[in-house]
Amino acid sequence: MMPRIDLTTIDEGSPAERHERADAAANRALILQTAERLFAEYGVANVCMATIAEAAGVGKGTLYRRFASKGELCLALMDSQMSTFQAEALARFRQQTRAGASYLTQLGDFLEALVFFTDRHAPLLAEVQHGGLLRTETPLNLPHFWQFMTVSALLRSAARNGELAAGLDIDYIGEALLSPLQIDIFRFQRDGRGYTLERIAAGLRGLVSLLGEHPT
Amino acid sequence: MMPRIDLTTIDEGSPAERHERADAAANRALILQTAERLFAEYGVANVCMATIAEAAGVGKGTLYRRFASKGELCLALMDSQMSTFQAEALARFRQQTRAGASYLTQLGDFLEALVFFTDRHAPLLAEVQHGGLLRTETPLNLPHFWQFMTVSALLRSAARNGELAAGLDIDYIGEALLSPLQIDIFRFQRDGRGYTLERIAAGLRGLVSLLGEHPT
DNA sequence: GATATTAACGGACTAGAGTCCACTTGTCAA
DNA sequence: TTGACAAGTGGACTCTAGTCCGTTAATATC
Repeated sequence: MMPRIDLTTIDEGSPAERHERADAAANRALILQTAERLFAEYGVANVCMATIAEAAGVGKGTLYRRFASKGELCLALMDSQMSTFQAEALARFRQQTRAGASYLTQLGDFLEALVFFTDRHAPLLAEVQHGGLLRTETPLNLPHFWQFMTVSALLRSAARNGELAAGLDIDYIGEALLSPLQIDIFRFQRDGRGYTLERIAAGLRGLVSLLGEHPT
Repeated sequence: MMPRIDLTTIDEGSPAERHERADAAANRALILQTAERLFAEYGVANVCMATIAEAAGVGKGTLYRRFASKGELCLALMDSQMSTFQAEALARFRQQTRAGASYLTQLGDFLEALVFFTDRHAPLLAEVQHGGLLRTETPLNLPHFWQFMTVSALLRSAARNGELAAGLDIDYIGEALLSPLQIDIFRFQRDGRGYTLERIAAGLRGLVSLLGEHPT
């Protein structure tokens, strides 16, 4: 249903699988470790790239060779947790489908899980999304990409299964359901409006439930 | 229903209405004119504050005294058009209510108008929103503020009028309906996905119509 | 083991947003 | 008219993201 996306191989899918030089790989690991430590100590937004480079004992050029922007660095730091999240979501879908749950129910559950994921990784996601959704040549939009693919696939399954009201623009609705999880809006709702995660999740579920077929 | 917000008086609501010094007022006008000209010629994103200051023949300090950020400058440039948009929306609401249109219909119309407004002012809005929704002490969130007030008021009227399905979180839905109009998402849909304005407007209308009461 | 190739490296550099502060000037009250 | 002072002014300064390019060194081949 949803393609598994492995961030670590997205760039280097070339024929001969040319491997990274040993020193480069060591630096990559060093940089990631260093960034993680500094981010944990001072907060993602308060640590600048020059500081990371210095703390890791490499030049800025090296840092930027490994990670084309602060956003990509942050994305790399979330990589394993994104993979885990994806894998768990897939497992849940299979299990729920087997148990006969409707696709709309699965969509609601997925969005709820995404609310908590977004909350946990808000600082990193903020940097990732500052890189912009639009720049399709970078991997920065990968989170949104697979989120959309997932939501879209569930909506299509729901439609095929006769769960959806007629006349809906499924692609548009996929985007619309995900919009409130864009980090700026999410943070505004959470910190500005003071909405709890539960309220946000319930709100999204409410929208999903409206998509169900109604005997008008 | 919706408070009319006048950006020009938002800062100086103090008792004695202390007036701006003449030279300062002249500079404000000069800066606005200059910025408008440069933005038109080179594009909002390609003109930096230092250039505006230089072209206007003032120092950067002066520029930043008048407008605390590039976003505020952009907001000031949209001021009159925002007021016009608001006034027209209000007039339309009155007329539609008189003609017996449902509040949900009015909400759909309002969102459609907002799609076109957002499209027309996308470059300026991008700068405004980069200032951040969260910083409530600046006027940068005014556009979202009045948009939300309007949507929220319409939803409440609809609820009072028995047009809404039961059990909805009206405030949350207000935010959710506006999220796809956040500039990053809007641009992604328009430029990245290639959705037409008509499709976006129709998508939003579709969501609004789902809010209607269903005989489940 | 020597050598050529090519990636990796580092840090000076650019660019743009926003801050600071010493200096100037319009305004108002006496 | 004048003088005090709040308001206004200019531009050097800081901070951060991201780029460039001359130098260095790991690897692969002979």
